[in-house]
Amino acid sequence: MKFATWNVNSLAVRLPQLLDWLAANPVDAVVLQETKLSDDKFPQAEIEAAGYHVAFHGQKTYNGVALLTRGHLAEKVVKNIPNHGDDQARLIAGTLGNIRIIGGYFPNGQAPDSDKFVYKMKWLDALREWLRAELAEHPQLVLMGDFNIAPEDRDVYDPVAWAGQIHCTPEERAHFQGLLGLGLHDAFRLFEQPPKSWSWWDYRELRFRKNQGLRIDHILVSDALKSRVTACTIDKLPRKNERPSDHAPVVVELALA
DNA sequence: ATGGCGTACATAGTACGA
Repeated sequence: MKFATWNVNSLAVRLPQLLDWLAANPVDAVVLQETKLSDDKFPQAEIEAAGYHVAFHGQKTYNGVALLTRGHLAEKVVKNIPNHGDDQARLIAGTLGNIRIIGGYFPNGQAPDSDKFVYKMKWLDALREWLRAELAEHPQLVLMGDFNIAPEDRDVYDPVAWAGQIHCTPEERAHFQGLLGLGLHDAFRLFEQPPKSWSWWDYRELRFRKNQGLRIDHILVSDALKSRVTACTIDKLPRKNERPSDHAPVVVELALA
């Protein structure tokens, strides 16, 4: 069983790349971020024609998330964090078999002294409290998405330059550790990985060509799933496309129960 | 040098991303 997360940075632009990627990588579920489409513009028919059911929660211009599942419709779909007032479309969850799948586009935060950082902290607080309840109800749970947090210095191409900057602040990293504290595990770090593994590279300054990026897209698995995880990889191939997203997909593989 | 690139929308210069 394979699950993936991908920040596509506009599904309107990246739909052909998504369909190509799914044809080459027939995962059981994928969560998308930054679809940047209101629900009336979502390409549901094209995705269904590719063999995927889809639930989506979007808005015009910014944000927007989707959950694609192959073969089965996701059940008990939730859009955004319940009981957390939010006018930004940033979260979608659904159940596939016995596994709760949550896809999130975590707030960027812009700068540590900004209002957007305050919003990010509140969003992370609400996420943690809701996840605590979700985990109690669904012990087999996967949390995937664009976290906009580089958990450790080894997730940053230049940790000195990025020290204290957005994605690398102690507050953001404490939140990431807080999620692990709920009984979640960073699937990527369950395995030996190449050094300088990133999931995002700035479009500017030839960052991809120089392999200077951040690892900010993550897949966390619950205690109950940890022993089933057999691999977790970042697929850099789509970043080599013409007109790529600035993020690469992250994929996790689980042994059948 | 606070920009460099890419995306969306008030389709022209801004806002935003990370």
